[in-house]
Amino acid sequence: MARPKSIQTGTILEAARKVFMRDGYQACTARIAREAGVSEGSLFKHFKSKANLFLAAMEVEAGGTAWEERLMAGVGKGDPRKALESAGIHLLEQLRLTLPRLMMVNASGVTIPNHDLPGEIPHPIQKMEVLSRYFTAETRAGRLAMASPRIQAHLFLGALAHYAWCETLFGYRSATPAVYVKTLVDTLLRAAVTLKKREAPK
Amino acid sequence: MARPKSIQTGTILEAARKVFMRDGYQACTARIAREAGVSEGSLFKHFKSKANLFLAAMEVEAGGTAWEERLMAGVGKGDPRKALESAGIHLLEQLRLTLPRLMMVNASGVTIPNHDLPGEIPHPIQKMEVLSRYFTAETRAGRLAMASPRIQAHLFLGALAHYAWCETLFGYRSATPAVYVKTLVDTLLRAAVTLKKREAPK
Amino acid sequence: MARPKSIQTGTILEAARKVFMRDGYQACTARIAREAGVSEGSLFKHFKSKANLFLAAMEVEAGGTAWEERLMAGVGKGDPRKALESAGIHLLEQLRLTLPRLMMVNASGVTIPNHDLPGEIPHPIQKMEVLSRYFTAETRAGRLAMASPRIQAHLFLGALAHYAWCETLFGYRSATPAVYVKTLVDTLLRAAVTLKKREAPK
Amino acid sequence: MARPKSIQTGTILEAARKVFMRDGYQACTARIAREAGVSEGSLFKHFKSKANLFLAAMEVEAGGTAWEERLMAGVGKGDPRKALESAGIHLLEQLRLTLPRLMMVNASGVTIPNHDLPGEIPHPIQKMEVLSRYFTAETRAGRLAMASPRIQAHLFLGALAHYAWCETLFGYRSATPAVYVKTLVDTLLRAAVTLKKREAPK
DNA sequence: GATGAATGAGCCTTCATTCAT
DNA sequence: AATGAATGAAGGCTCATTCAT
Repeated sequence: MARPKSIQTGTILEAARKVFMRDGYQACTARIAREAGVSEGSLFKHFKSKANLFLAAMEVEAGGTAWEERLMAGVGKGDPRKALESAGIHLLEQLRLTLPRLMMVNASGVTIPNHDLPGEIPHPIQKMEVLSRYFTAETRAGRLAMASPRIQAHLFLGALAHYAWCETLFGYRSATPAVYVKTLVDTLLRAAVTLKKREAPK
Repeated sequence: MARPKSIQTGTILEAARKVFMRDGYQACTARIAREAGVSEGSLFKHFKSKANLFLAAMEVEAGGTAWEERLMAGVGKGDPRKALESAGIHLLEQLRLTLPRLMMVNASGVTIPNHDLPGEIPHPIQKMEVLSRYFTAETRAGRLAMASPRIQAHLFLGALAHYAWCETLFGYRSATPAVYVKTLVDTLLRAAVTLKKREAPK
Repeated sequence: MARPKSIQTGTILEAARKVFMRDGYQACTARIAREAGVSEGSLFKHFKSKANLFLAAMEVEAGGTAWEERLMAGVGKGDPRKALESAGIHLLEQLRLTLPRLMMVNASGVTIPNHDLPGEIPHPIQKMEVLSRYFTAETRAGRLAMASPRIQAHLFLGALAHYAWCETLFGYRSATPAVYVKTLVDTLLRAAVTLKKREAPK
Repeated sequence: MARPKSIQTGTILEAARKVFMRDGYQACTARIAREAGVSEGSLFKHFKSKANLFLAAMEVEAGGTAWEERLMAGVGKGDPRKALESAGIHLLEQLRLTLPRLMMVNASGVTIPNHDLPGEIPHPIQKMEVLSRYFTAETRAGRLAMASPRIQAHLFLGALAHYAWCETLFGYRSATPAVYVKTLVDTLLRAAVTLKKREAPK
């Protein structure tokens, strides 16, 4: 039996993340190795190439689909406002992690190997789909009135994403996350409810 | 009396933009020079360094403030829906140019020399301010009812930005720009109007 | 545990010396690397920059101070002629190494980092001081008669330095080193002795 | 008739000298042009190449042969001490100009085109020859007693050269030029005279 | 003749990657 | 498995030189 691995992949990834986030993709591997407390050789034993390491470091685990299930489970019952707010908070949290990395990858010029993500739909869009399904379902259930759920979903996620974006890029916040999400949900629902109210009398 | 200038700075910037957007900041200057049909030496005669060229290429002229004036001029008169849609279309157009470049700069690891942008407020946030002022003004004029105009502005711009973002990153569009903006404005106004209607009876 | 060092710093320095002496400071590092049988990258691993390498290559170890001690030890005893000839031969040998390098450094335009030689007195002048002290001591001992030992020291070293200089620059020798030194010492001593003889009768 | 030359070659040479002396051969032509108040193009109209300009700038006009003639004219008559001191002062003056430039050229790695100086004997050596002839002549005339005039000449010039050298390189002076030369001549003559005196009694 | 814009070869230096322990 | 010495390809940048007025 050879000697056991004494280097944690996680340690490397953490260091890589930190350095890449600070210096961009042109951060040099030597610095990452130093920051991780590991020899440069080991870096390349654990990850075939710098690009690989970069992608691995920028990868963000899906974060579970619990929120999706919770959201969809609430269709037809409970308070949509609460359901949406809960989902919004969760999404915002996740976007704060996801977006900067996505941005890094996109700006790095590194071409993502297709065989790793075979035709996979990018996360942000997947999320939009989920929201869209929710809106559609509630509309069908007669609890919301939305003319174009898909666009509304885009809009919803967009507002969240932009919040995260402004925060990481400029350190700007128009409100706390909670308030922001609340206002967002409120706006959407008001618009949806109105539609319903108006249509109802007819 | 000397040889006349035969290289347009614009030509270089265009090429640089193209290459940087494709390959990231690590695009090599040789390629940019070739793409611009210019010698590498000339690149550095026109821009002191690669970083300088990069920033110049990513810089996006404000694009005029006509839309701001038009928007604010409409306060109290005319149809807010039309005013917002017009502004929205314009902003979306601009964001499609601005955002990717902003992202590039941020992810490049190039530190922006402070003396160039002395405490300047980043464009996207400036725009949010304008929108916020508009919402506030219309609310004061009694034509809209918004509890927190600043957040609504954030939300409005966020939806637009995310549209541009999804388009450039994933080639995804939930709708045409016109329809998207229309829906966005509609949502906002419905929510705002509702508020007004409800309060009115009281 | 890691790959053992296989490059001797001395090997690089030797090659650098050879090339720099032939081509001047503008010798290219690639050639030095080739001449040393080493990759260009290794050059810069061992010496931070070309200037560093250059200075290190031109640096000439003091060569010991044995001659100084021997010279000063002979004050008052033994034959001054022999002592001076021995010192002269030694100095000439050393100057042949030192002067060309000193010249190179001075003409290279490379600014020597101060922290390396903090106010250090340049070698040739140090040597002049030693000689000066010797002449003074022997004069005090009544074995030589020199009106201005310091100038005589300058003169002595000057004659040696110029011999080395003419040899390296023009390949010119008015005599073999031994004969040259002998004549030089003879000239100095004759002048010194004369003085004594003349004064003695008084 | 074309327009008359309005650029003085002398102006360029002066500037070149200044810059080359400060920065070594790697001084860039642009700076020389600027310092000379001339366009870079003009530099190359006046001198085929940088190396040419460099050599021209480092070239030092012979400075006349008046001193030689004066020296040789004094053979057999007048005070040798005065003649040698006068020649020494003159030579020292000239060496102060010559040596640094010679050093520059030698360290530059620029190979002097042979067809420009076809087999020409370098100045310092020419001078040694003149001195050597003088010493020989005076010895023949019975006014000096030198066993090896050529070596003594080397020694004489060497002492002068080293003075100039120490001055330019280290800013070191053991005495004023006048005193230094005086001491040098004194030393040589004492040695020579002694010889004569001693031999005479025999 | 004088200018300075344009050029492109070449150089120093970095850095991802490999290799010998 | 881990190390860090060694590598060499590549890139940013300079600068001598040419060219079009």
